[in-house]
Amino acid sequence: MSQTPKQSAERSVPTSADVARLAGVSRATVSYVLNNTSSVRISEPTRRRVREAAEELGYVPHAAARSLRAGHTRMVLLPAATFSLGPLFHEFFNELQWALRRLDYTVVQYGSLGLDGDEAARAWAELRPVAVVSLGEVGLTPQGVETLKRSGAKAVISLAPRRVEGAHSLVMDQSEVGSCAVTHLIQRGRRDIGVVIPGEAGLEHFSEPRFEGARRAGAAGRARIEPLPLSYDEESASALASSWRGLGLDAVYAYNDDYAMLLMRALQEEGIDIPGQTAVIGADDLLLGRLLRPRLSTVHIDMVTGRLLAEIVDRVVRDPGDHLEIRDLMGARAVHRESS
Amino acid sequence: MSQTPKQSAERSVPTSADVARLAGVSRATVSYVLNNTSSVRISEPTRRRVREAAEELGYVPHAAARSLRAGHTRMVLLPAATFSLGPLFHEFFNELQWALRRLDYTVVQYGSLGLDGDEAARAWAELRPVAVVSLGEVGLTPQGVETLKRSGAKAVISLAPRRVEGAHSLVMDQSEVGSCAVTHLIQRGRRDIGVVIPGEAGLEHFSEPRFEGARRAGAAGRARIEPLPLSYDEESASALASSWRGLGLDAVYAYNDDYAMLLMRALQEEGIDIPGQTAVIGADDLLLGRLLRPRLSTVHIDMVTGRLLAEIVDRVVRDPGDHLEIRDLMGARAVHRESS
DNA sequence: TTGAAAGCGGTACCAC
DNA sequence: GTGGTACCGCTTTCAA
Repeated sequence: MSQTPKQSAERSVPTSADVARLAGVSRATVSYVLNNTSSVRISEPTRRRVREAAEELGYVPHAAARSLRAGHTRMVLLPAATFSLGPLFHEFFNELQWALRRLDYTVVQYGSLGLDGDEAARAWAELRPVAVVSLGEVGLTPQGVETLKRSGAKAVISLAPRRVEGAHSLVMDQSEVGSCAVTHLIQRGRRDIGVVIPGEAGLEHFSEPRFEGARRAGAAGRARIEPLPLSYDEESASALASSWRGLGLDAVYAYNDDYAMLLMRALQEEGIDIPGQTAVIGADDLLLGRLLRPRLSTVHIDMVTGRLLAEIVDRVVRDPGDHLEIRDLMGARAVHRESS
Repeated sequence: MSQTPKQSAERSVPTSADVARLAGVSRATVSYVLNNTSSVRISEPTRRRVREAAEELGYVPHAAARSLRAGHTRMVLLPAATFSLGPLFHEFFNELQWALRRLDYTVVQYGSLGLDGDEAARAWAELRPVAVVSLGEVGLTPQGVETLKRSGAKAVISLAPRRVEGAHSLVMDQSEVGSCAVTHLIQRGRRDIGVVIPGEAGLEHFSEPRFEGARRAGAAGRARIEPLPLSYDEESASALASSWRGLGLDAVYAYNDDYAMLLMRALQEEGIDIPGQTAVIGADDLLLGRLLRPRLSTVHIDMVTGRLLAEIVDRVVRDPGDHLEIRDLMGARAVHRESS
């Protein structure tokens, strides 16, 4: 106490040297014991002394020092979504994290809100992650990928709707969703189809490909496709609904179930019969869609399992030369209920 | 190419020494230039040469090396939710991250799925975060807090419903939500009140305090409170609904709007009049709750702004002695619509 | 079985 | 103005 006045207030962080001193051994021995290094034999009494000393001091190894020495990390960086992607992605994320941890990776989500693609890539690269798995919330550019790889990332994997030069692209083709929805509507005999474009920022990476797929299916089926901007609030929905009759549409694909439910209710308030006058279909197959009347038709999405993706990450990390290219990470199929 | 055979395959990560070599200066100079160190004057030509060299090599500083030298990081670690907390928390999270970045912190979410409180605290401590802000998804124990502080964390802030010894607890009192809901039902003349307990794992940290608040309000208002386990799927809801008449309840507080919508629909299918025979109230004021008929009554929650919390984090980091204790981070008020 | 020491990448003090 | 260099905490080779 008299030695270091500030000790109690801000006692310094214990290091392996402190553990060594307390146990009466060298730092090397501490390292061997705490890492269970198998290539070296340490006597049981020594091990016990070291462990007790570490315990007593509350020693926690310094990850930065360790990885600095090792020359690499086991960190997998996931750019964090800046918005809610819904329960589907959330479950996928959890699964991925869990599976990666089992493979002994440290999983970290890096919030990149307000950074553009290249700034973000630099920020991530400073942490020297061994892998980056992007769902496409922040635009990953070819330069960004180059930055990451140059900084030691073995795997840069993009699940974005669009391929990114240099990255291992596991194309999760969102356009399939829009295509499915519109094809379904056409099969139900509709020809004038509105497609909702969410007004919320950050959703473009999903909504654009979905719209593109819708347009493609519309062209193939000789249907008219009409883009319909819509914000996720009641005012926007009722504004759109009140102008509905003038649009001459007999069906609408509403981006996802949330938007579909919102719009369907607004159309009903306007006295428009669903599906008689207008068919409605959403996407993502939310439970709540089954609770409205009529029950909401939707596009069900089968996501790749997190476990599978974790294995892919691990494989690419171990052999970066392996230029695999996996498609069909996502299956999409229309589910007909009552609204279409 | 002939110099280093593996160059293209795995050229090594450029360091400040490489930049120095290319620019023909010392590592010290590189550091001064790239950090704009104001205490030292570097000539403009030198600065340019250094910057160009860094650019050419694609140099990105190594965060671990930097923080090792500095003795501290600017990392704020947020234990990542293992489940979806809904749009309310999501927005709060985004705001917090954005505000912390503006204060020059690096925000990182650490996925802790499958780790218990103390394991998780150790894992976090290895990264030497300067602050940890927990929403209570993973149990923060007093030992965990101690581990973090000993490892150099200046601020350990808990937004959990329960206070945690040693941490700066910013109590976000979820019990207020349950209490509001039940008080509202009692005011509407109900006396036999069911309270839904979600079956989903990971929600206990929220559902238990909400139930506790409900019980408290029930006792105060001389109402009977009946716990009702319910999983988030249609089977579970219709099973509960089919046994409803035997339960003798005239109202139900259904944890949140999602569960409320699910249960309300199941009750309607069973021919039970809402709110005539049974009043229903949810919580979180989701937009979708207004789309069902009758419109769902709910408890609206006013969250603390992320900006405010970021400022609190910053203050505690700068002055860890500041033992502030803020309450009322969350306001809750019942919103009467048609279902109650 | 254990210890001494080099070195990972960056920073900052001190000398020139 | 710029360079030399010690040091942050940890791992690992080599020697004892």
